[in-house]
Amino acid sequence: MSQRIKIKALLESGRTDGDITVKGWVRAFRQNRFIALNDGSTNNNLQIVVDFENTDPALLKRITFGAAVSISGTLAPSLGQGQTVEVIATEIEILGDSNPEEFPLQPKKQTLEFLRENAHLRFRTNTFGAIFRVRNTLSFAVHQFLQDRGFIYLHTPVITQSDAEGAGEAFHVTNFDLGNVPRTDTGEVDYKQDFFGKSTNLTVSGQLEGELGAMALSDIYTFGPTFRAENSNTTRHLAEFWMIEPEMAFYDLKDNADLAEALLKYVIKYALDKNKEDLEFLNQRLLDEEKQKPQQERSELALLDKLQFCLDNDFERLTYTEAIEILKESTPNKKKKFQYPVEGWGTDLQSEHERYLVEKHFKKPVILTDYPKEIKSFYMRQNDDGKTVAAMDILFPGIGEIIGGSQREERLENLERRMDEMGIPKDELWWYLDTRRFGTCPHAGFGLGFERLVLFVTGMGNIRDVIPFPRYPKNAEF
RNA sequence: UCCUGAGUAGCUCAGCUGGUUAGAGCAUCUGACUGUUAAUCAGAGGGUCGCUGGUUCGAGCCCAGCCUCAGGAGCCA
Repeated sequence: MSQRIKIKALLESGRTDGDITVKGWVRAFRQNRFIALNDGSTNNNLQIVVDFENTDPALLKRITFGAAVSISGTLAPSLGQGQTVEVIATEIEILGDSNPEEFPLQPKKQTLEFLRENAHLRFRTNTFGAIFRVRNTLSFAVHQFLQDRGFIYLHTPVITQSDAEGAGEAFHVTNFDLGNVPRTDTGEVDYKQDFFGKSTNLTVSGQLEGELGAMALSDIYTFGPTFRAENSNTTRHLAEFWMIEPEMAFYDLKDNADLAEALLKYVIKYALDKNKEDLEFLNQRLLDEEKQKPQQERSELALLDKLQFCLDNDFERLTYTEAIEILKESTPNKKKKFQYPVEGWGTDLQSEHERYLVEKHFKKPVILTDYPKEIKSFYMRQNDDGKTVAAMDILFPGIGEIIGGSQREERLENLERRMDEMGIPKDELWWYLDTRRFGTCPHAGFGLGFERLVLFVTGMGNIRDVIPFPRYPKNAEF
């Protein structure tokens, strides 16, 4: 029996003859003669030519859209126009039937909403095949980039005790029988009787634990699932998402921004090289979609151009204060076009403001730094001006915030004062404070939302379409 | 959670001011054809009009509540 070869490898080999075996799923069966076979290794289908006049009609009937088949035959230059090679089948085996009356997918364009409801099967479409191959590449490239620079991949816990980080609502983790939760004399939930003996939740960030690692290993990163119980119903939020959180000892804010920009450029370049065909497919998909839209709503750059532009240009770096000045003087602000007018220093930027800066004013990724301390977390390093902290957000066109990070406050007194001011329980975070007591040093880090990165690189519009099985309010199917 | 819009055949949608038997394209099935690549031609089957209640002689259409989805906002990655 000849070894099965994957379609991508076969097509890239340039072979035009020889006996081969391929296995995959039927994407189309035309004229009882031509099978378009796909095995997920590439969006390119392999054409199988069936000698239907000498094939059992009962077998032909079972070659249906979605069926899994094994084909042995002879490779030959194609007589048709759409492909260079085809396989003249000598042996066809149905590995798994697919009843076309019941198979939910159809050999035609289907809406993303419909495919989302059939997420268990959507991998079998060109769009999702491309998306998840690109996602895989990006994931690998993140590791490659950081590993090349001596970063240690540190696995921080998924179950954590504290929700003191203020990164959003957490999901509770409990072993209680929810119909009969033990209570104390005063009527409160008695967590002493729970599995961990205290209240626990799913992690909202691995940063604090990551800092512990960095204070010994120098450069670490986490790359794992993160959970937020926010009731967010948007195209850029998930209840379960993957986050990359590097944490570096002896880095200041500029080092931090440099690393983040280099990382983003590296992984985008990596995907452009490795998944050229998939990105070309997604590029075309987007162009076709935009044809439906009126001229003003179309994007100025096609997907591939946008990605290349990202690589070719430095990200624009400016402070929050400078951004506020630009926004105050901006045309939409003067013409009162903003829903939230930019009035003064101190308030957080709204989506519309970020979008103006990124998409209209600079027309490229923007790194905003040095935000007012009031709108940022307790652990960010306080600047000498007494008003701002060494925070950094990276804003991407169409995505908004893709990275949030900061130089961390390494000075114990400053950190404790800030925690008191913000009502963060110091006793719960004793272990975090210990790093500032014993050999503290300047350090920095950031969080990169992996799905937002995939969203940007694939040009998709909804974050629920770039993670295999999205979790969001009212949905945990599959 | 808030705002806006939507939910009708397997899918994408049409359905007028409330009126008789709810339509189209695609998909599916049957037959024909056979170098196709969104195959083509002919025919057929296919509906709890999101759910619950109400108004009415009569509701896919009007009203109320609920559910779900999409887009936007907030929270953020």
